[in-house]
Amino acid sequence: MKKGAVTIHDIARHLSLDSSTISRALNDSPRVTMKTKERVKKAAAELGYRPNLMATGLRTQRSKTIGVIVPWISRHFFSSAISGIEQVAYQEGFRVMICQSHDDYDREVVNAFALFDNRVEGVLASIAMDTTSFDHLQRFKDEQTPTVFFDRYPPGIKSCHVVIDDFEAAYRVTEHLIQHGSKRIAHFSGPRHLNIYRDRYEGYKKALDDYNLALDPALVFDCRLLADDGIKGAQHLLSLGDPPDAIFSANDLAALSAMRHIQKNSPFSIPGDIAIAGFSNSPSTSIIEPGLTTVDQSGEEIGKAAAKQLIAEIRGTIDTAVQEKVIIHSKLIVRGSSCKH
Amino acid sequence: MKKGAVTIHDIARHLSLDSSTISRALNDSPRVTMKTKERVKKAAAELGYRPNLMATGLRTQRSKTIGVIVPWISRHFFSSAISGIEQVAYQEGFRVMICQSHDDYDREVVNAFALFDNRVEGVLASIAMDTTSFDHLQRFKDEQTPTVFFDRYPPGIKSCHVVIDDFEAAYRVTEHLIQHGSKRIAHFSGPRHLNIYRDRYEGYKKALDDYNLALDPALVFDCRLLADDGIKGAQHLLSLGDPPDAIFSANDLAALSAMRHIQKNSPFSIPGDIAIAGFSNSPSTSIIEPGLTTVDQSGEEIGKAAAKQLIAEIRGTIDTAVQEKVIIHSKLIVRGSSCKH
DNA sequence: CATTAAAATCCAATCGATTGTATTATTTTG
DNA sequence: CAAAATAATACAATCGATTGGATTTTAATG
Repeated sequence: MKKGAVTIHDIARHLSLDSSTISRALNDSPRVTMKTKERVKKAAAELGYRPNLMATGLRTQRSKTIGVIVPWISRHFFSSAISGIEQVAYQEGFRVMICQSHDDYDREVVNAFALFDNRVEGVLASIAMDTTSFDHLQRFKDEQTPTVFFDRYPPGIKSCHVVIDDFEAAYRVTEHLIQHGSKRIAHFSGPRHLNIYRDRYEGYKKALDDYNLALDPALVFDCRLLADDGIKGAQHLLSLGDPPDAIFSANDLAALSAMRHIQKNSPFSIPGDIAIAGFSNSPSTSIIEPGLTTVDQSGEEIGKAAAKQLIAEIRGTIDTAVQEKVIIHSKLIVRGSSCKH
Repeated sequence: MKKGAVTIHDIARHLSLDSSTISRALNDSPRVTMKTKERVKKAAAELGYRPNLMATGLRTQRSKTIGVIVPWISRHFFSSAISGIEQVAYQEGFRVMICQSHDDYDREVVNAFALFDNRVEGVLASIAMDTTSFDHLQRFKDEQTPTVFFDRYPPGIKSCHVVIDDFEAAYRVTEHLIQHGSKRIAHFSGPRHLNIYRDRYEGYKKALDDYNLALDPALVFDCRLLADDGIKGAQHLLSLGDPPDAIFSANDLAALSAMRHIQKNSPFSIPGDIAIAGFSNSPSTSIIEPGLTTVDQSGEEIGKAAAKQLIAEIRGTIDTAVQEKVIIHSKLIVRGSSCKH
């Protein structure tokens, strides 16, 4: 790149043609003869020409890039969403620029600026736990850069968002626990200004209500759902005079560490004394013993749907207002952690 | 981005100055008065100016971006390496463009082209299992774009590579298994044209040799070390008339699924009848029961070291030839899967 | 105050590709 | 074969920022 990357001018000189003809030939413009096109393409290949995307992007005002912001690329759900996004994007001729916020507001802001500075044509975002202000995303709206959210979206947003029905899924989980005999069901929740944690909480609450079980506030543990939080949550619950007979965690990570902690540091058995369920069906849930009951939300499907929607908006194929919410199917996965047999 | 992104010309017009002055002011050139700089910066902030990186990159011939190619962003080792890379890169004023090859050669080639087309200033790569030809990376050399490999590197490469001592680590794992009484130790290996799998295999072999144990070819299972391969490997070993009393898998993923399979579908106990060890210390290894003995290789440290090296090369601070190999410390983590107490 | 030095700012070319318009080459037609 | 029509290619401006050189403004000096 330093010295010599071949340009269309090099090809032009080489063939005694004008660079504009080279450009048109490479882009299959009808204004260039088939014969010339072939000569040009042959020369381009021989010289090892590769378009300079910065030049193209600058001139055309289209970067052919979509930006992605996720909390953690290492979380199975998000990395599979990214895979889905990549598949659709590459197929449609877009590149993908990935950023992770580490669930931190400031980093998310930095990410948003970086994407803007690169003039991405659209943004796919799943917002950070710490994000409660949305000015950094407003900029994209101002510049009419389409934005599609997936999984986690800002409250009161009118942009399209691709999600599963978290309320329904949480309801099913809780109902399942109840039907298997649990009466005091604890819940690990993330910050409820985020739709996913609010909806999962509400689904849990509704199920308890429908089955005439009281919601004991002492059994709702608010945290960031990290591995440590699962341990703290378990410790808290074990310290109660009247411990729960089930735990429904709003993510797998905290569920797993809680389960592990209970197995190691308490006389309670799982699922005998305490049943456990998580959320997301991350790979570890099927490796451990007993397997963790959870909700399968296909990151790949969600990513694909979000990317399709975004690209449609970029192309102007779709009126943003039409498709405001896309719901992807999710499924309760029952495993040993909540079920004796 | 579509219509209106503010440019330095807008600021210039707004302040009745020339765009060159704006540019110099924003870049803190000594050719502009402090007073003017302040006016310019204030106006830039008010108007919401953000530099167009395509324009800057085109003009300066420096994209301020480094490209990263990894097999899988979802693997804990790689996602933590990426975190390390990001930390160093952002600190040094570089952006990061991440690609995943899915361990597939063709995708790796596509990734390499995409990075080149974006004129990244340097490349950090950990090559795919399927990669045996390296022409796609040669291009970066030709254009004098620094390339640093981490974990997996091409054979006979003279570029810098950041690794752990896989031979040594594998030796320690095998030695540990031997010292705890194992005599027939199986090995799950990846393709040995890759340094990491070759070195781990050689370390395993050397340890057997040093302790006067014969290497039984039937106990070496060659595969891609995916979850399914762990199951297949376990099935294969269990079907032997004389099954092994230990398995050392060259990664955690296959070790975990093998362990799970043995626990569920065989009379053998772990570690009583069969001890198991993996490699990389991925999160699941400490969650399952028993914990999986493995080797901790700090992805973050490796990523940081690789990024530092790359940026030094980009800046020309370092002579490439000087630092050809950087070895990062790794550590044997002994857990229940290989150890009774 | 005129002259020179220094400071501040402006002009114009450039990076690589694209694209509307102008020009040249080729073919068609009367 | 000349004129008109059409095909093929060349010219030049442009995208937004940077940067060497020129110009203008201000300050310093005799």
